[in-house]
Amino acid sequence: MSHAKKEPSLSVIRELARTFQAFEQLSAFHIRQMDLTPPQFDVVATLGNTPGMSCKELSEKTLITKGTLTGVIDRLIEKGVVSRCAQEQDRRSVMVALTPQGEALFQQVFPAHIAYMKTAFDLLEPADMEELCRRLSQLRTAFNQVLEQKKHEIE
Amino acid sequence: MSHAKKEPSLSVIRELARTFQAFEQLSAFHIRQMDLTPPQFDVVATLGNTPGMSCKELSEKTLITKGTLTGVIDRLIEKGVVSRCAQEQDRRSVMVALTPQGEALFQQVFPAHIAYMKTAFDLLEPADMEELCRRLSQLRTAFNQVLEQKKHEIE
DNA sequence: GCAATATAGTTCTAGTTTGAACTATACTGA
DNA sequence: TCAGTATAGTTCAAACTAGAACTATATTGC
Repeated sequence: MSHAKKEPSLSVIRELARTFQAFEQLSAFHIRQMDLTPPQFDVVATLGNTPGMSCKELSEKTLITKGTLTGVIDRLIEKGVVSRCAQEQDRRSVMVALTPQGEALFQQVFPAHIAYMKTAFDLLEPADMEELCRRLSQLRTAFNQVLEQKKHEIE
Repeated sequence: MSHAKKEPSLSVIRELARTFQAFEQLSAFHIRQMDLTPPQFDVVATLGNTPGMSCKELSEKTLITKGTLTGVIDRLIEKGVVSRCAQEQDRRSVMVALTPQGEALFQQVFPAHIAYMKTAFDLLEPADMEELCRRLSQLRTAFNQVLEQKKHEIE
């Protein structure tokens, strides 16, 4: 992913990748200290303050694909943090929820992580970040549109 | 990673993650059609039009950590795309370079992928993307600064 | 009512990811 | 010089990743 000078679109991609990686490094550095992996934290954070949800819903919110989620949840169950519970209305579906122990973990770990990450955002202007959000959203929409288009082309 | 409404910093993180994922999906969709994985493509793209480079340099440019790079390069060697070559001036170091076959692959695959991704960037204003780059760079700098700071605190 | 189709999760394979431990080599300073 | 330290890569264990194939269950259209 070098050659950034020639194509301006490549600088955006490059910067996007580097920024995302910097975020992940900072975030993971803290999450590891709390004896979780980033995907595990993501699941716990998403389930916090909810009555639980299906794997499908969890997958959409965390961006973890369903195949991966099975394993992540298996390991969280081993840790006693979440539970799986069959659904009556749709027997294909499984409800995943925090256990009481998982709730306690969430209360301890989620605010701590927000505070931790906030030290980075405190270095920046909120207005700049709003602007960033808007422009990221433009870019994301473009990627998604083209992906749909290209998928159709293939058939 | 839900709860985006409460903390404005969370919306940025959320948008960053979603945008990066959208990029990866689009990019990987094409790269897979060319019988490569995204990290493999990254290495080939980085080695293209160069005389080769050390693992360390390759690692810095591609953002692939050195442990991972060993495996990625192993698989590219199996494919006949790159070669490893001992260095005389520093015998710890290894020079990785494209083989002639790898050069041919690069010539075929790199311009094709740029063109592919360009269809997304064509939907956007160059000025917007420059602005995005600048703001991403601010954010990345903040993440990196705080990571360094937090790493020092731990000792 | 039942065949065709869609959906929810799990399983599988191959590959990537991380940090940490390890080997080999290079550098540095007393 | 040579002990201490730094660096380049590899190896390792555990976890994550994607997509694809699979199972079980739901839904739909005829």
